[in-house]
Amino acid sequence: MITQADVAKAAGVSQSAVSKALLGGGGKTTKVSEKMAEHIQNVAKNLGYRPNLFAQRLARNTQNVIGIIIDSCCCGLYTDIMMEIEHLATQAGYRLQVGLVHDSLANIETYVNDFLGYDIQNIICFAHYYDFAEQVPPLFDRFRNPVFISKPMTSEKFAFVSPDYYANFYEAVDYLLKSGHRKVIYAKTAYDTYDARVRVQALRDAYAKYHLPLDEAQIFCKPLRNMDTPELMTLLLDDILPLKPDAIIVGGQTCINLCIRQLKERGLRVPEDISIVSLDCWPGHRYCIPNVTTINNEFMTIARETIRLLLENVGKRRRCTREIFIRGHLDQGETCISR
Amino acid sequence: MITQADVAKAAGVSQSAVSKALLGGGGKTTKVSEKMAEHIQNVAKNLGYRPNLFAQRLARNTQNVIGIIIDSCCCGLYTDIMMEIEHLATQAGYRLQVGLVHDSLANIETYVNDFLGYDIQNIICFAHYYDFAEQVPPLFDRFRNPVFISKPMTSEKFAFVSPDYYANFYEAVDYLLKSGHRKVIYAKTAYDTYDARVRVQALRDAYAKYHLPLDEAQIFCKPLRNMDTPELMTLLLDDILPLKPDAIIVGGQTCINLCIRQLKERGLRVPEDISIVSLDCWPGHRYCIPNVTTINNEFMTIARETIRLLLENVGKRRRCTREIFIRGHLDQGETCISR
DNA sequence: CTGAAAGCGCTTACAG
DNA sequence: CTGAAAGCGCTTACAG
Repeated sequence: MITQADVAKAAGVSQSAVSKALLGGGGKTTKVSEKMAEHIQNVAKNLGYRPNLFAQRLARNTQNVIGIIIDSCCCGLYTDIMMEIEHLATQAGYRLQVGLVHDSLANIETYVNDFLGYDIQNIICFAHYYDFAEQVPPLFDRFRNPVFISKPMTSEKFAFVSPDYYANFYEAVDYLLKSGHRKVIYAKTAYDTYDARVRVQALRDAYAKYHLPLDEAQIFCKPLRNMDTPELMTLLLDDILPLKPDAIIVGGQTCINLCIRQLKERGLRVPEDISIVSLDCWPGHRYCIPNVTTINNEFMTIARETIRLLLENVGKRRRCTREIFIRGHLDQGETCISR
Repeated sequence: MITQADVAKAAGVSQSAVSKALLGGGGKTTKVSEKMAEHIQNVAKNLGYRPNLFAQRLARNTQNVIGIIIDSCCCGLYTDIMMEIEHLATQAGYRLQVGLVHDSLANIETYVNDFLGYDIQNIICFAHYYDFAEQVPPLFDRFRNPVFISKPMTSEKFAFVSPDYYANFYEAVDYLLKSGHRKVIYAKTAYDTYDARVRVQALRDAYAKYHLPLDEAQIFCKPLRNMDTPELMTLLLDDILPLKPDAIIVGGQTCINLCIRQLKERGLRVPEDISIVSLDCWPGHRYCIPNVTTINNEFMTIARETIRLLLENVGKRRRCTREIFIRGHLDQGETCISR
């Protein structure tokens, strides 16, 4: 590895001159002459000099890195968010440092410690909906500028940008009830998360608005993480079909495909017999057959707001606790009809 | 930020004692006594000491980081690869540093420079199929241990783990011809990549094997990157339907959905009128209706082999140039029938 | 067993 | 304009 000292020797100048010529020199540092700078730059280029970033970071006290912790299994669903965050961060002159975790508190802690060790204070947490959800936010207490995507599961105040789960879900149920559905199933699983909780509330509120009775069994609630395997979907349908539902609100792409497929195997058609609404929209959901009525969370907006909030609070002493909910909307597709 | 010096002062010992007590001390370094170590660890814990990773990296000369450059828009398709790589790297005691890029050589170069600046020599490149594809591999010349996922577009020798595009595609065409198809369209776009090239060859070879004539028009080739928008799919179908194809081999999930949907709008049924084979399989493709006949690239195997190859070559002086092709297979689904 | 000291490769205030 | 030198927070060979 070529160092500034090597360049200095080759150019016949001091090491500090090399530093100034190549990498600026902040504060009250005096500049080197135009001529010298050029000479040094040439020598450096010929030798293939590149700064050692550790040394630089150690000597400087600035940082232009944003850390982000994301669950690796969500990259698919959140491609849009990741792309937009990457784009905006780069544009703002920041570098993204991505910690890919999966489903493990220890894993998250490892990256948190790394980030702290690198003195990265600006951090986005996008991996905190687990059965250990309450244990995640405290880890981020140690950062000066943490922003969560999705409301964190804690009473402590953190800055976050979150889909407005309540409003989005309410809109979906309202739409179903308005179009004549009476027995809407929300397949929530027993896995306790903030989003699931407020969705249940939204379901109750929407039913109350229409003065319709809500059978508690309509809130499907088994100790399962998700419905993305055939076995679990079978379990779900076994449980809820006896209730004669006319609509089901359930997970994302794979889950929806499974649901439609298994309903068909049981002789039920979508949407003729049962309407379906998806909780998350995915890239290209408009092109499925039938294309799916889905809750559009406005991920791009969430990405933009997250970066905006983060950048707004870089370097501030007091930690930001803004809570931003992004209102999404229902994308009406072919999986629902009026009853 | 609490430093070792702070801990040393509070514990009434030397700074080097702190270093040894907390972080090991390699080489010929003598250990501190059990008792002292415990004392120092307590003090450090109380003060909330955490090592500055820049200083550590600068002082040490080891590295336990694997860099990976990946296109952010592919995270969806490659979720499995990312998860598996993350898992295996962590398991091997390595940390992953992810450079998320999108579609820009400058972007890739930025991360390459960063990685070099951090003296990360073990690096996975998973973002090199662009119209500037030949400009990417030279950037990785500067690493001691680079591994590409998918064969890089260069005559220079690089280590890589790649789907066996030729064999996989040949199997698909062979399957179609064997089951009575005669007019198989390969929608390749004019965008020149290694995989597209060998697929064309596989198409020719398969047709030759069956002594069937291949119309050059069956190789659809327009200056488009992909077919993932309705407009481009329309363009594709306008072009190829006059040829009366009985099978189409085309992109991934969104593209397949679009294709089936637009064929339906034109009064053509899949698979009754036209069979479809997808070039990439995606999570949950088995559950679509119809579920799709797709080329399974064995991404998990690719991930495993990539990490294995990388770890095998950590620290070696001579750069590895192993070329590993992973044979996939055809996942037969409902989008194809015998003719 | 313990600690003083050199060194990693930079930045930058300061003296000439 | 130029460079000697202190300092960033660690590691580690070495002397006591």
